[in-house]
Amino acid sequence: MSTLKDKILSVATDLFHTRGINSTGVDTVVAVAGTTKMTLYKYFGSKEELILEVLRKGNHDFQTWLEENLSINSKKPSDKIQHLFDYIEKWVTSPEFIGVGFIKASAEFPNEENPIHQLSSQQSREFRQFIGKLAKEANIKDSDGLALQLSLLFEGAVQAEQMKRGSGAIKYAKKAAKILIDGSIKT
Amino acid sequence: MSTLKDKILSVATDLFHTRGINSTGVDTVVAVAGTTKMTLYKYFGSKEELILEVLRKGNHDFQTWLEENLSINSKKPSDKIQHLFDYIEKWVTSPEFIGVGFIKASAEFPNEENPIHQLSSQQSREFRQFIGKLAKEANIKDSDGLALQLSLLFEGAVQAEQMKRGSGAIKYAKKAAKILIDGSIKT
DNA sequence: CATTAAGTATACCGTTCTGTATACTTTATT
DNA sequence: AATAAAGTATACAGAACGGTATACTTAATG
Repeated sequence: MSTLKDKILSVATDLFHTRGINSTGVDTVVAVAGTTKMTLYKYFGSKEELILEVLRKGNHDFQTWLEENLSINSKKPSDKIQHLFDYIEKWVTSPEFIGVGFIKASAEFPNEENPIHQLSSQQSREFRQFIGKLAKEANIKDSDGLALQLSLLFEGAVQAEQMKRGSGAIKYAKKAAKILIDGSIKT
Repeated sequence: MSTLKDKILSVATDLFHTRGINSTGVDTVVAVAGTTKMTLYKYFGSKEELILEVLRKGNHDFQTWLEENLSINSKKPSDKIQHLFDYIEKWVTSPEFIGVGFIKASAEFPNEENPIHQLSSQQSREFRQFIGKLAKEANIKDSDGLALQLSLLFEGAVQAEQMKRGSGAIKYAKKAAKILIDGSIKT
């Protein structure tokens, strides 16, 4: 089991978030990871492939963590969507939080034909659909509309947190989410 | 009146938004603007200075446009905050819309010590304060809290629109804003 | 012991990047 | 006509970039 590939992946994740993707060269990645470019290009054919892998892993890790927590601590379907922002807050305010990959990547690669942009866009869409599924299971009327609104609050709060750590934006996003959810539930 | 400086500024604004800031070289800027690097560096001492000017002008233009429209068409103070998202929608859905500078710039320059990041962060804060002023004049209790929530919807919607044009996110952001505003007004 | 795979070390290629130096042209002003 | 300002054209320096080639070392496996 190659732990070196994982090391490169985690170092790249950190550097991309703290310095920016385009501003981080592969030389820097291998230097911090304590390896060489030859090894990096053995595991990842190109820098673009490395970026895509970082996005895939980051998104998968978050989704897995979120769904596990929701399944464990929420019995009824309507509880899940009510507790959604509790876990989002927990995640955003944790010390390890460094941002959301697809939000930053889509800003650095605005061209809609770019594979990195396309993956970012897809991940954003999938997250919105996940919220939509929660809303539907909770018998909410316009579940897609509410999902979109909640995703806007989520992305806005993450954006605010990326701009200034400890902004407290997520706390107010949570309050807004509760108002929107409660307003959608009544018949 | 040097129209050439303005030309460089508007070309840079367009390219930075459509191709990304770090991905756009000064050679590309001067080529599209139909001038030379010597001229660019005469007006803007460095690429960083050019980026800062692009951010300043973009923010100033939007703020001016927004405040003018709000002043003209809204008599009562409480009308202004109610109509805020009408103008935001008008602006976001206009064909000339290419994104919000400070959102993209803060993603490309995540380091909080970076001057570009600092200006972005400041502009975001100022916009939130502007909404807060509108809310306060409309006699809303937790005006700062509402302002933060509305700014999250704004940034989230812009983010969504940047990721996929014509997403319709702003329509639902507007609905959510109305709910949050109306909920804050009572009492 | 021989082979194979994984990783290292290092040098290098071609390109692109920001920024500058130098010399020439145009235009308006006095 | 002389001068100064604004802009052009072009070449180049120096660094950083993504990516590759070659040769060496280490460790596990048969």
